[in-house]
Amino acid sequence: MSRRNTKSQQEVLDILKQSGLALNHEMIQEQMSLNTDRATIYRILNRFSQDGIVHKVVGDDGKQYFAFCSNCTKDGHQHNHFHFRCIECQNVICIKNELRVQLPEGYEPINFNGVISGYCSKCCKQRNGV
Amino acid sequence: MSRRNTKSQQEVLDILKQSGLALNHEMIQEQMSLNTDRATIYRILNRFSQDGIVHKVVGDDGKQYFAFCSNCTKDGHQHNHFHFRCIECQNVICIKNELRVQLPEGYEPINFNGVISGYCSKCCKQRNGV
DNA sequence: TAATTAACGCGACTATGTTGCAATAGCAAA
DNA sequence: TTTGCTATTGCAACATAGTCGCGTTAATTA
Repeated sequence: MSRRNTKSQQEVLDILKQSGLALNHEMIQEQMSLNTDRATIYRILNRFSQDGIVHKVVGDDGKQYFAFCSNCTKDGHQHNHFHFRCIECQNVICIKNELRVQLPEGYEPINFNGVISGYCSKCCKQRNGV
Repeated sequence: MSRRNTKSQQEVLDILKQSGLALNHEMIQEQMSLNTDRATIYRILNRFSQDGIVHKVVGDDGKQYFAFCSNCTKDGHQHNHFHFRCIECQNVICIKNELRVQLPEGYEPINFNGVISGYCSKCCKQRNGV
């Protein structure tokens, strides 16, 4: 089952790369010039996620966000970092610091999902009337 | 708008306290002896969450989990800890270690949501055929 | 150029969570 | 105890996210 290169796939990847943010399906669809179906976008994103091309993060709003893996090599994927979700502008950014959480004896971690939500600096300032 | 004490509310709280886990709506409803409506359970849980009686955590499965605040005082709520979700037995436990994540300058955090999923020690053993 | 099949579009479906509204039932005051 | 106020509930409808089956399209390779 080898992968094929399609226009929709290319555009989704371009959008993710260029934004530098973690985007959800809706944000991506808004930025698409192609009229790609919702289901297809989900399939593309999940494929990317499986292939280790993007991170998948579930926000505290329950939505799935996808971000291009900029710091990952093909050997090691570093997903143990937090994301910050601004509840005003909706941007989800990556907080680079890798961190390790001590699990109880015998627990086997598979997926790390850390999200902090609040106001990003830009929206903080705007709220304070600057 | 003062709160009233109802049987459904009592039972939900009892279930949360007694289980010691973070439970989602479905898990709670299964354990209820009363025939309480789904919407009501959600309303109860959100009320508890607003009142600081329970933590609300969104899992990497996108579902809302609620856990009784055992370590919180009325002054300080400590929600900056991870939860572990076992993808086998579905249990969500609280990992006590409080931790602090360094945010970029000017960012204002409001909600912390950290979930690690994988296999808990019990399910690890079972999978290894012990 | 033709064959193979990955990827797509469409529609239907599931599940989670929320909301409006009329009915019910805590709680406090009489 | 009774009465009145209104928080809470049940029901139904709704919104949204995400998935899946299936027939069609188009990327790749021979």
